[in-house]
Amino acid sequence: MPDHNPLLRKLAALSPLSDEDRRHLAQVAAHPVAVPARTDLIREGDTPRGVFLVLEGMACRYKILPDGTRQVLAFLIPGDLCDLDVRLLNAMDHAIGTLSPCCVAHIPTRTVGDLLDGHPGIARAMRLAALVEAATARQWLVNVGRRSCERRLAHILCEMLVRLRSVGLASDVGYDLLLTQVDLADATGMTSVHVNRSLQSLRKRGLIEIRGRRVVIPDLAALEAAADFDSGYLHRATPDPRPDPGLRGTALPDAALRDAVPPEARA
Amino acid sequence: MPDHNPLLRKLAALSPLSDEDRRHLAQVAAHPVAVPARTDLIREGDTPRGVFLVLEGMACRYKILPDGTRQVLAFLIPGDLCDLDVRLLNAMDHAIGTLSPCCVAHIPTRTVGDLLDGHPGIARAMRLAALVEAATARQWLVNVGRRSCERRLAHILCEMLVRLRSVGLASDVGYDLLLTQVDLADATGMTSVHVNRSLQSLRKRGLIEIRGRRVVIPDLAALEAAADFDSGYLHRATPDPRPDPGLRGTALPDAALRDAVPPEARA
DNA sequence: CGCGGCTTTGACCATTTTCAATCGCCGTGG
DNA sequence: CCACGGCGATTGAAAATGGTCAAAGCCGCG
Repeated sequence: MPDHNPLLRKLAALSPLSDEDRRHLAQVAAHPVAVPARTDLIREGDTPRGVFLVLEGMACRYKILPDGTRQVLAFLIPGDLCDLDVRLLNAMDHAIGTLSPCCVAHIPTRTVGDLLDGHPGIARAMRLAALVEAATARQWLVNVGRRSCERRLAHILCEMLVRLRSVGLASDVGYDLLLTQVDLADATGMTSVHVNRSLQSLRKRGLIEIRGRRVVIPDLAALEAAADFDSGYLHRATPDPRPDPGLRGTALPDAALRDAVPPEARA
Repeated sequence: MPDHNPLLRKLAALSPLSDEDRRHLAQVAAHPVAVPARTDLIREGDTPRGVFLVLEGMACRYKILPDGTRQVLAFLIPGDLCDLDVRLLNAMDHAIGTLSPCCVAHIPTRTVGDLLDGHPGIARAMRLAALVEAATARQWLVNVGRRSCERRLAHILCEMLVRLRSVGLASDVGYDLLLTQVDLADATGMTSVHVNRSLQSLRKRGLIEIRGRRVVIPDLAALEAAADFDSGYLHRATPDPRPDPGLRGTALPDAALRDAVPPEARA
């Protein structure tokens, strides 16, 4: 019987958790709240009073620009927790809102602190999760900055498969994507019109199938290749040897670190 | 006499530091190394043996794609320190390399741990710096995803002014930008050709002046407006009231957090 | 003086966006 | 049970933005 707490599942996949850790984490999700779609959990400029844990549905981090356009910064799926370091900041620089109807638990700042300070195992797992989120953000920047539109979508679809699978919400070949094409557009820096056309193209190439909100990936290897996707950054147990990236620039020889050259030595 | 240690300057601007904190931080930068331009400090896949502190020059985080294109993920300027949580990860998901000749200090993992665990003041300042870096990464994603090319460049130029100013490397109106147009292109998801043309356009609009590598900003307010730039995310002491962003979605009423609705209540 | 790296320019081309309509599905109210 | 309304998906045509390719131009440095 699979674990019903997605946070537990996710963290346990990143770092071992003791039974006591698990008990504490389970308590954290004890008071879930149902939230309708398209609802802000916290807005830009707000002072966070804790963090949110998504238990069901999909949410996102986003920013709205002065001209009304939106950029989605990250998708939050069940098990995702946001902003461990709330204690340090007093104003959100972006908003967090639901995209589908969600089930969410609110964790007060105090509790976050207790978890982080009093439970090294949990703290480690949560810090790792935060690092993975940062790595994902970097992938998104590469996605939007340097990949073709089709690749961007393919990449996101691959990413969602891995992430949803690790909380038991995807089979080996597909999952329910609770997003609109507008949401995908705002995440990939595209237009919803073009998302539509690119998705169709991926379909024609036989890389994906879409029935309603169900995404089916008949040949994962093919989609990953088309997406230039390497799951390594998600740090899930997926043994994929990564290829050598063509490098730019010269390497700094190790020995150089030993030679202390005074700053004035600069030309 | 201004502080010559850019790390100290930067951290002190984020959070108060005791004299002892300052002494410790000064020691950290005690063994600088000169590194030529276009040299990798650490590559994707490498296991970090510590962190690097930039003392002079400009470096960047970047990724190379299979087709050879590069995406710059962040610029590192004097005072910037990378990857506090090295202890947790054993492989870099991106590379760090110099863009100009640099002066760099290497800080072993152990020392980072000591700083973080034994000096709460320093730890707090460094964690804040990391949060600012994350916020900057979000801005970059918005930049590349949703802003026109001219805006993107203007935004980066504004950002560099604020950042360089806070380590004493920029006057009120300008600074030396030790980057090529190719570097700017790789940071903004553009072509170097188009960077050139957009820069010219900004020049024609009177928003910037460029003489060699010197960037002059005659009317900061005008450039900020053109860039849709709000320095708030950098958390520097710059009292700019930020405008209300046009919001999307409904707010979650505070009371909702109190009502514990069981997850099954979902429609 | 010549080379190499970076910037600048021009012409042409491709990809995406924009704008506008249409279609389909689904839940609501009559 | 069916019309209505709304959101989201789809389509087409025209326009715009940004990319590609290739050739100079500039400038500092050895």
